[in-house]
Order: sequence, then C-alpha cells, then structure tokens
Amino acid sequence: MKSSATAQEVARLAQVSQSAVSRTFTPGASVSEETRSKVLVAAKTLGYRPNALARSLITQRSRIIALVMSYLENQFYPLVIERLSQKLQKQGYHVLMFISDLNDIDDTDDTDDVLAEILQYQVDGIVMASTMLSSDLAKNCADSGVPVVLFNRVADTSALARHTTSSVTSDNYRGGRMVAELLLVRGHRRIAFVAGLENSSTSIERERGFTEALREGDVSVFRRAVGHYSFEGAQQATRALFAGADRPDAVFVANDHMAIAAMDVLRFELGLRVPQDVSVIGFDDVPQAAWGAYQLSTVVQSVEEMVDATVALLHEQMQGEVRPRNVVIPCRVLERQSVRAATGASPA
Amino acid sequence: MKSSATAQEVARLAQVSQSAVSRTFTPGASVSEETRSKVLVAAKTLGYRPNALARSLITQRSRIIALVMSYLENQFYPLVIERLSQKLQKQGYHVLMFISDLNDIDDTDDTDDVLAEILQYQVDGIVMASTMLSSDLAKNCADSGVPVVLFNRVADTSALARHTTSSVTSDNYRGGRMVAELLLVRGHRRIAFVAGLENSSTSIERERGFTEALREGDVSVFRRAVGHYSFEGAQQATRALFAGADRPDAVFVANDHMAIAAMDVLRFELGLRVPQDVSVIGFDDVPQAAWGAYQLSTVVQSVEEMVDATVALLHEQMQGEVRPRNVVIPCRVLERQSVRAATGASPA
DNA sequence: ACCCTGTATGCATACGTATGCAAGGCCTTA
DNA sequence: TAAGGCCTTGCATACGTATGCATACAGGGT
Repeated sequence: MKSSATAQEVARLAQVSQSAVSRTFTPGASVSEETRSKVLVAAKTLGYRPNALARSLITQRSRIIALVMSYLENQFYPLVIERLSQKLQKQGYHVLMFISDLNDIDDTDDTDDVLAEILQYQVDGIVMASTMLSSDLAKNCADSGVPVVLFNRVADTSALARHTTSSVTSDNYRGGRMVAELLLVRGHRRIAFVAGLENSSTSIERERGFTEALREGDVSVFRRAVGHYSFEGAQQATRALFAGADRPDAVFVANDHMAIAAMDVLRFELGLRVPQDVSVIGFDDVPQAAWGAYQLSTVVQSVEEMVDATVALLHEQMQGEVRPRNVVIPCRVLERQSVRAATGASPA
Repeated sequence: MKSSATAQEVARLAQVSQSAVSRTFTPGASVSEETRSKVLVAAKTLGYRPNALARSLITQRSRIIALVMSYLENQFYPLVIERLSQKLQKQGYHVLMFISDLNDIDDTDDTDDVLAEILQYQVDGIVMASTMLSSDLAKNCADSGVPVVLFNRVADTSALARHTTSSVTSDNYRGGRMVAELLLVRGHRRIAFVAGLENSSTSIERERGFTEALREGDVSVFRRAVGHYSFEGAQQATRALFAGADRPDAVFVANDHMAIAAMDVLRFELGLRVPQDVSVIGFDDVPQAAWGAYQLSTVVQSVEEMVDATVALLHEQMQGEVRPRNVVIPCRVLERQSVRAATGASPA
C-alpha cells in the first residue's frame, strides 16, 4: 500500500513468472496473448506500475533529459520549456529542470556544481539553455558519454569545447545584418546597440552581423551599451544611450525582453515617441512583442524549429554519433510598428 | 569510460570494501578519517559519482518532485518554476517537469496518463500547478503514499479529493472582495467581470468574493464573460463585454495575463482610455503588470510565500503527516494607474 | 587483568527490473 | 513418424547502491 505493487507480486497473482510480467510491459518482447492478458488483469487489480528507476538501472538509459536554465523572466525560455518538454514526453522522455542562478558573472562554479548533480541522475542527455559550461565540464560530459546540446548559444572559442558539444542557434549573424539593412533603408544613421552579455555568443554574433552590415553602408554604431539581458539592465542601458544631447534615432536591442524595457524608458521617462522619434527593434519575437502597446518589430526565432533541431541532435548523440554538429536555424525580420516606415531625410 | 565509475571500482582502487565507499558518501555514516580520505582520492581519480537511481532503489526515496503545468505563457507560472526549482535544489531535491496540454475541456484523460507516467519515476511528491486531477488519481496517489500539493487551486467538491490532497492558494475570496471594494469607492457602478475557467477554483473564489462585496454595496455584476485564462480568450471576452451600447465603466479580470489582453482590446480596438473611460484591474502581479505601457493595478499574489508553503507541505506529507492542509496566503491590492483615482459621479 | 562501551569494517543481502540461456511445446514439412 | 524451426516460459543473474549484522579493535574504568 505504501509503495506500489512489484512485478513479483503481479507474477504471483497471475500465476506466471516475473519475467512474464516484465515482458508484458516491454514492447516487442515475446509473450503469448494469454499470459499477457492474465498479467494485465493482475496488474490492474494491484495497481502495478513498472518502476522506472529499477528499469533504468538495468537498461542503462534513464529516459531523462536535463534542462539547464537561469532566467525565466524572459518569456522566450518558458516557451522553450513548454515545447521541449512536450516533444520529449511524446517520445517517452522526461525533463529534469535545473535552475542555475547566475548571480555572479563568474557563474562557472555554480554551473559545475549543478552539472555534478545532473550526472548523478544518469540523464541520457543535457540541454543547456541559459548558461555556459566550462570546458572542463564539457570534457567531463563527453568522457561520461552524456550528450550535451547547447541551446541558443555556442561553445566558447576553446577548441575542446567546440569539438565535443553540439549546439542549436538561429542565424544570429544574418539576423543582425538584416536589422542593420532595415534601419539603413529607413534612413537611420544614428543607430545605437544594446548588447546582452558581453561573453554570450548570441549577443556577439548579432552585434557582429549588425556592425558589419552597417559598415557596408558606411555607417558605424552611433552608441553602445550593455543590458545584461535583464529588464533593469536594459533600462539603465537605454538611459545611458540617450543621456547626451545628441541622441540616437534608432536602437537595435539584442533581445525582445530588453527591447520592451527600452521602449518603456524611451516613452515614459524620456517622452519620446516610437517610432516617430526613435525606432526600436528587438530579437526573438516573444509573445509580448505582439502586444498592442508595444507592436515591436523584431527578428523571429522559431522556438519550434530550434526545439526540433535540439531533439534531433540529442537523438543523434544518444545513438552514438560522435561528431557534434552546430545547427543554425534561419530567422527573419517581422515588422510591426516600432520601426518608422520611411523618411524624407535621406532617401536611399 | 562510457559510464562513470562504480563504487566497486573505487573500492578496489582504494583497497577497501564497497561498503566503505558507500559510507563515505553517506552523511552521518561511520567512517574513519583515514579510509574516508583514501576513498575520496580514489573517487576523484576515477571521476566517481554515486548513481542516484541505484541509491533511490534502496532508500525508496528518489528526491524527485514532479511539477505539472500546462500553460506557461502566463508569466506567473515560469516564476513558480524558477522559485520552486531553486528552493528544492538547495534541499537536494530536483524537479521533473510535466506539461499537460489541456487541449480539451475534458482534460482528465491527458492528466491521468501524465500522472501514470509520473508514478513510474517513484517521485517523492507531486505539485500540480496548472491542471486538476481526477478524484480517482487523487485516491491513487494517496494509496501509493505519494504526497500531492495543489498549487493555486483547490480540490473539487468531491469530499474524497479534498481530504487526501493539500493545497496552497492565496486568499482569492478576500482578493475578490478587495477589488470590489476598491471599484465601489472609486465610484464605479457598471462593473464587469472576466472569468478564467468556469471550473477553476481560483476563478470561482475570486468571483465569489467580488460578487458578494459588490452586493453589499447594492451593486450587481453589470456583465460577465469567460476568458479561459488565455490571451485570445480574454480578448474575445472583452469584445463581448463592450459590444452593446451600454458599456461597463470598470472590469475586473481574473488574472493579469488576461487583464493585459483586455487593455489591448479596450485601447487599440475600441479606442477607450484606461482608466479615464474604463478602469481595469487584474490578479497575480506578474512582471508585465508593472511595465510602463500597462501600469496595471492588481492583487498581489506572493510567489515566494506560495512556494515556501508548498515546500513546507511537501515535507510534512513526506514525513508521514497524514492530515492534508489547505494553506491560504494573504494577498493585497497594488494600485498602479489602471483604476481611476476618483470621480464626482457618485460620492460614497 | 578483565569487562564494557563505542567505533570501524567487511560480508551478505535487498531494492525491482531486464534479459541471456536453456528447455518445453506446437506446428510444419518431408 | 521424426526432425527441424518458431514461439513461450522460467531460471538465474546483473544493474549499483545502502544497510543490518557480526566481528574486530581500541580505550577506559575498576
């Protein structure tokens, strides 16, 4: 009563061996229809459920995937949890959540501890979606044969890490370029950028594409600040960008979560109109970007495609594929109302 | 290399028994400092990590808590994931996520399947935060001795369920009352209500308190619609409420997520000003309620207190407490800008 | 010198399942 | 009728750890 019935007890009641019970609940095993039904009725009367832990001990596969995240206030990540978890559930896998509070810039300590905990659970794979892992850990995971997929980030320049872990990102470089091209076409010349985290591959790539495309239009970044991917950080960054007399006329913010913070500061602290006085464009296309009060133009990252790619990579690695891959998902600009339509100032 | 080292291998290298290895990693066990250090150095060289699954098989405690949710677009729930997961991690527990897509009104089928999967993992407890569970399942869990805590909802009227599962809610009834009192004081008389789900205890309690307090002010609900706790549902509900010529002058929406949808419709589809033309008030105090473009007045539910209570209840039940408890957390009105300050229309 | 107490250690077993192996049964084919 | 092949079934064992029990040892008190 305390714990649920065991296969032994079911076997006894059904007058068969424990093996028969096991085989009844193992798809593809060899059981006659007769014993199968005997087992099933016995199992139902006892309320029997196979013990997944004991099974994992034997099969060496826990069917558990660890998901590491840190900042769920950015709506992009909850959506990832939802889709990833659903998709894995359908395939008989389940998601074990790990929140790593990156309270410090030096978050490796925390992450390493977390990863140590993860490995105790014999997870079949790890998805790291909101934090980096140290090269040591990457090697550690590779050694233990646990597949790791970086979600929305790429391993640091360390050759070791890059060669042992897969990753899924959208085409951040192209996305950055497209933003620059759009702003240029709309006649903007004093264009500012709000970065995420200086050491995050996402922010770096977006900025690189952005800067290069601007340069090709003979424009350089007018001003730059760092928002640390947080709401408050983005607010401060925006205040800094617009502190002087000579203000930007457009801002590219490294993600939507920060872009919305920026819009709030522009409109309600500085009294500027978007997009008449200043254009704002973000990245991700979180649901809030579509809300009536923001109507934020942005670069769409397809959560669905990214999750699908992640699951595919996990399976590859779990099958024993050794070569890690870096999958890049295409993205596209979605215009709403936060970038001005045209201008007479400087016709292209 | 494929799998990490076992306690046997560590024991061999350290020249001790496997028991010694086990005791080294079991806090409070009896090991001399000498063998302990021998084991530790051997463990480090082999990269040994205790197998949590094998351990659980013996100890009958997995240190896994299942968390069931369904709709993460409402920012309230991601925050719960974050806090709950962090808090449990600090105590050596971990969170296994389950997403139940309540695609149908009759979501019991799905939930039951999900719960069956959960039980296979021998979880030490279950937190149900976005869905109901059938009375059968409640009984099933109680029989297997798995503690269940309902988060932000209360068991249905079935005496059975109510007596076997604990719950944590905020004081939804009082919250509803406070909203009504505020709107009355501000001179509103044509007050509408947007419900969440008809069968959700949260929506029911909020509405009950709201309606009763209105009645005490000799006012009855002017109009009523159902938003199904979704953004789109709330938009449609708002359109319905304001379809006629005789419009409400205030709306109480059962949660912030829907209240924001309502504000969008009011302002950008109907051209109404908030709060000059119509007051809006929500429930939860999600981060977005504080955003500059909304400044939504609302009833604050403390995620932190609710999570703390949830963890406390889990521990009680896991210690063997049999009597389930229904914990009610106080809540309070937080005024921002979406409810008008005063009026000369009808001085109280 | 003796006994008693307390600590440290190893042996054996148990947790609940999956699976290789061998044996049995049934059907087919010659 | 006999041999061969396929489908079932049970037995035994293994997965990696925790823990009761017995033993061994050290130390202190009388």
